Amino acid sequence: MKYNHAEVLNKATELFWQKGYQGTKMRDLQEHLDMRPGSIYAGFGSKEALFLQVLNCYVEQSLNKIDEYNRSVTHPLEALKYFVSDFILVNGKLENCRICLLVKTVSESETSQPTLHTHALSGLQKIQQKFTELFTQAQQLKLLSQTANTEQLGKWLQMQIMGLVIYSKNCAEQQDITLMIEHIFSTFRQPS
Amino acid sequence: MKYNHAEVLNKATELFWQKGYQGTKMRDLQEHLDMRPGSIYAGFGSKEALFLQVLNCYVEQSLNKIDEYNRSVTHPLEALKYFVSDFILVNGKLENCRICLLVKTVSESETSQPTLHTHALSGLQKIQQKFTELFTQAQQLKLLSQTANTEQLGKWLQMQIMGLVIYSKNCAEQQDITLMIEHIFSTFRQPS
DNA sequence: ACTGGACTTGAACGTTTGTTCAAGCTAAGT
DNA sequence: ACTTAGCTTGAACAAACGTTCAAGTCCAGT
Repeated sequence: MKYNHAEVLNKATELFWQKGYQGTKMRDLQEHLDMRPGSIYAGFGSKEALFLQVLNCYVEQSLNKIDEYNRSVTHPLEALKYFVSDFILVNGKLENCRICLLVKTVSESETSQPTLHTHALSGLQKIQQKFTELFTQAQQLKLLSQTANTEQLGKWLQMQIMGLVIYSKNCAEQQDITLMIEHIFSTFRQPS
Repeated sequence: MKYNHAEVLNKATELFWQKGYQGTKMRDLQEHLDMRPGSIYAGFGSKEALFLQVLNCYVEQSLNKIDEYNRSVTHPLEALKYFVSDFILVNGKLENCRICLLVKTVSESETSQPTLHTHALSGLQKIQQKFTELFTQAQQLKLLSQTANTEQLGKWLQMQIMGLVIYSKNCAEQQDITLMIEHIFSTFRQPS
């Protein structure tokens, strides 16, 4: 039976997300995907190629999620807040939070794996652009000062998420995180 | 000739900082430290034990650096700002910036290496406590509102640094980073 | 029923990995 | 000069790594 490409990619994402690129061994993947090495190599080419597909998929899903939030709530700032909250507090709980796959990859591949590094960075850029997009929408809806620099805000939010995601691993108190998210978005709402 | 323990530790720190724990191979260390495998194992026991010493050393040096800043400038908030600036913009430049070794380790060892993870987390805790300490000093010097929660501020600054450090790798513009640091510390100065 | 192409299998390959160890070196104590 | 303890050496080890491949299985097209 032919394997389900999308499903396999999602399972691979899980594993890479948990263990990182170097931490995920081919034999872990074989077990977790229930595929034999030959199948994996026939379908994806190499460990690196598989991981790049996983990264692309991850970015696309993140972008889609933001769009979905934007359609289902009343305004873009709220959409961003819900996205961040759900990103950090999976199902409202802190325990399951995993460091963002892109952040993890940027950190891990800094010097040793230029291809992965470049790919992860370009993924982060795309997400940042999406943030900027929503901030611009918010500005057009007069939810932000007309002089606010939406690109700067996109960068700022990106940076905040990176901080939150890492800090969540260092922090036992779920309330601290909730407070931080609240604080970050409270500064957006008051147009400066 | 007997090796210089401190010097070797600093060289090892450099390499782990660049490549991460898993990314640093014993043969890389042998070359970079100019030591043969037997010597390394006689002096440090194992790769993991060496890395733990590196982590401890890194934390201690960071704490000392904060204290030094605190002695050489006029007040604690300024000390923290200088510490953060120098931490991100090494010698005033963005290029040399490396992701904080503790952050990198927390990210990398999340699931696969519990010992490293625990150690890195406790290091981050110590640094956060130091932040809180300086904020409390600032409060006593009436630089902060008397109702401000200094522990919360310590956590907040820790989170901000984590964000900055990762974001720096995603960002070509040095000015963006300078602006972000300025913004972070401007919120401290106005006692709320 | 037959063929061709795509996917699967699992043993095996060559490398790289962290680590060990017998042997050699050096310097301080007697 | 001899001993001893600690450091150094570099070849070697076993395990784990990413990857390959000949052989087998499956199914759509003819």
